[in-house]
Amino acid sequence: MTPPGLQDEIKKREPFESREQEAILNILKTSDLFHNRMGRLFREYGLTSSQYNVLRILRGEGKPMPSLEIASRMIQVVPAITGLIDRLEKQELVSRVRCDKDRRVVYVAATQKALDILAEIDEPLVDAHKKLIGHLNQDELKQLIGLLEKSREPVTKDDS
Amino acid sequence: MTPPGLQDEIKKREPFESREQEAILNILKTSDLFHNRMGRLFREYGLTSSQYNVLRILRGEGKPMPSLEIASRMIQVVPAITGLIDRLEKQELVSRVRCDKDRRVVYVAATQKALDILAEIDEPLVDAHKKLIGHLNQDELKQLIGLLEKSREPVTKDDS
DNA sequence: TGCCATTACTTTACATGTAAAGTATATGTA
DNA sequence: TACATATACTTTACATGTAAAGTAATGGCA
Repeated sequence: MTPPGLQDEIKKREPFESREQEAILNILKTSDLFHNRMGRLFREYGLTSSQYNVLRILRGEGKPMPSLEIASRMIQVVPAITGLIDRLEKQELVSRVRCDKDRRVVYVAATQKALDILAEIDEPLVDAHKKLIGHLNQDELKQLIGLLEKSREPVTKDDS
Repeated sequence: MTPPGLQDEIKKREPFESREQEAILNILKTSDLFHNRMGRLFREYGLTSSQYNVLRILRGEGKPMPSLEIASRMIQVVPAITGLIDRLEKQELVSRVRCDKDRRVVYVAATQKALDILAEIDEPLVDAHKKLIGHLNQDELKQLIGLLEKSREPVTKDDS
């Protein structure tokens, strides 16, 4: 069933120049892998990862949010959020409303249709998470989480 | 100097639904952060992360490589490699040569100009790695690497 | 020899992500 | 009130990444 011995990992060869580099490349590689997997799941529901994230944030907030507030909760740069919301609006998953008091602000809200889709995804998503790293036990997960948080620590302090 | 209390992390709020989810989100978030930082460094040399990776792979190989071989060493899907190499070629960082024996194959090679840039980046890159996670000691790095490798394990076996 | 499947790329269409510049509003202050 | 700034977005230009379909060459086999 499986093709010959295609690419095992990503045919690595270069001996790492340092443990730091090895760790960083491992993070990037693992993230890419998981990102792809999750992306496939979202695609089954007609969403991309970013779109899903916007909707999840809106659901979590429970009420309309300004565009920039949404962008700040994602890792994204400002300009990207506009097109993202444009596409969500076209799919009728969010609606935009100008704020009366401050007309520069645009409030974005998830529609019922979006909430329905999110609800549908909830379970498969939890399953997907389990499938992806369910083979690590709770202690290992805790360790991993701790190490990653520590990794981000110095950067967390300044800005982005 | 630092703006008020802008966004600390990425204003998290939702309590994680499971440790698995927390771990995955941590991986994605950390990766994004590092990816951005490295991207800035590459940009100083006129390269994007992907472009740098292609060149690094070519340097590691030491000789011309078929496009698909390059793509397989990156996490990328096939179509993306074409445009990527197009842009590198336009910058005179790689050259393309059709294989005589199998005219479907296109060999890609790094130019001297590319090798010079890579050499210039080497040291700053090692510094950047150190700066990003140099605060983890060797044991922690080893643990982190081990956990990430274990995380990818089940997926590594089948295909992508 | 002739044809089909495979292989190695390309092309096309579209969703993102980054950077830089522009627009509409608000706000603080002289 | 008039003006310089700051805000909250948009727009524009590009580099990627994904999926799906198309093209050119090879190879295997009847």
